Amino acid sequence: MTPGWHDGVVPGRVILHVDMDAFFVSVELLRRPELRGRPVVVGGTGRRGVVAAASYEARQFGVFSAMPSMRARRLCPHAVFLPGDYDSYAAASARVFEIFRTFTPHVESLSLDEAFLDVSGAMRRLGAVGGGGPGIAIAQRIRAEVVDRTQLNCSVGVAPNMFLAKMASVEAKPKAGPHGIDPGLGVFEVEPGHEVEYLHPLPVRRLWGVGPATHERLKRLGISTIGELAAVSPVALRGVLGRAAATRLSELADGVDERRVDSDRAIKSVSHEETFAHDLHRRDDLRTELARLADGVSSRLRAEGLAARTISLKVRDGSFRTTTRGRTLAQPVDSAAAIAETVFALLDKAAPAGGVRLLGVAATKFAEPAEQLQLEGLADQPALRWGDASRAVDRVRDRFGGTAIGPASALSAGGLRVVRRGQHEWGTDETDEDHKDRSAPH
DNA sequence: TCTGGGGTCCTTCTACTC
DNA sequence: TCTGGAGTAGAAGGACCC
Repeated sequence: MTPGWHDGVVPGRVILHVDMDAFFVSVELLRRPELRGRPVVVGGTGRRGVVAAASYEARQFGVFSAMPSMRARRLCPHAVFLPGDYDSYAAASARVFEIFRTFTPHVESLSLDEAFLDVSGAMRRLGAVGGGGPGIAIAQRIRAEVVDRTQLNCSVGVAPNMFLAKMASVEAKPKAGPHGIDPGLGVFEVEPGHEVEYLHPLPVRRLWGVGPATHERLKRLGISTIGELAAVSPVALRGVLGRAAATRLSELADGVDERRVDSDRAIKSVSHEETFAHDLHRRDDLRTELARLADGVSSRLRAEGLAARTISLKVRDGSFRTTTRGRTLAQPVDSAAAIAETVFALLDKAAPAGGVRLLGVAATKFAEPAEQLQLEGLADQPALRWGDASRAVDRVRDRFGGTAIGPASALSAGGLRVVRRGQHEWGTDETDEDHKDRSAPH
């Protein structure tokens, strides 16, 4: 028995990173088992869609997530392409997270299919004794429980901190290449005391926070491995990467990550954006789409009990140039009308010339919701008078569905279209232009 | 072959106040 | 009254993550 933790004293932290394997595809295969063993791609089916997830059979042909769907079709024309179904994935995710919470309350969600679990305090309760490290035993139990109760597979990384646990789960995952599919280890541990030995030979691109731009800068410094980065002083890195990134990457390269698993992270922004199947040119069309997006953002704000002081507009033109314009308001707002009014003004400020490929609306800097302010005698503020109307809209939607009512300004020739989270997660479907009548105007 | 959506965090620049 | 520095907040954009 390992001395130290059997009597409740846990030597150091034990963090797990659980990553579902090809999650969206796996959920689809539960209801379409006849597709098992075939290349399956989930994502946007339109001309501007991207791949959200690919089965390992599809990955053998070089198809990966975030790849344009058109390219995936060329690489693997015999694959089955399915449109994403956000609601189903969210429901499956909720079931999986429920299982995680039976092991520890310290669960931090990273996305629908990934989470960190701090099991440091649960080792004795979970009976994690035996060879291979105590975290390994819990990781194996979680995997077994998830597959038993959901028929979905996951890979688990075990380590003394979040960053290393995430690195470890990558090692544990199945891998696919031109020569076949390697089912992977399922569980991989970076043992305490062996962090640097594990990390330093790895390519620096594997570090959390090294994307294409930072990778390019590091290459110019002759740094290609994590070990080479660790040998450079943070002060020397500052000039190239900035103070924050230099400090963070230097620590990570030494295997140091002090962050705690946070099971109660607050939302900091709510946004909706949409890339259109065809660029928009008419100002009326832009305002119609902005009204829809504003309605979607306001609806989510109220569902979360939030109101925002800063409203931002994002415009991407036909040449892929992106502009953002924002305005911080005197009072927080949560109504579609107030948000739309603000982004209409910002649209005039942004003055996009030529076609518009994407529009986005974001709400940040959350404060007390309008109701509270009304109590404080501020109900005569124009933006706040919409509060009652907004809550009436919420009640209608609760009763008759999300598309039963919406802003008149979002009414286009095809009828009322309402924004819902996940609806265009992976790009607008090609057929959207042809199916504007799927929601009845009110 | 053109390049999604929803987030977070950081940097830089500018305006404002003291 | 003018000028400059410090501090701060907001705006905008970039980079990164899944």
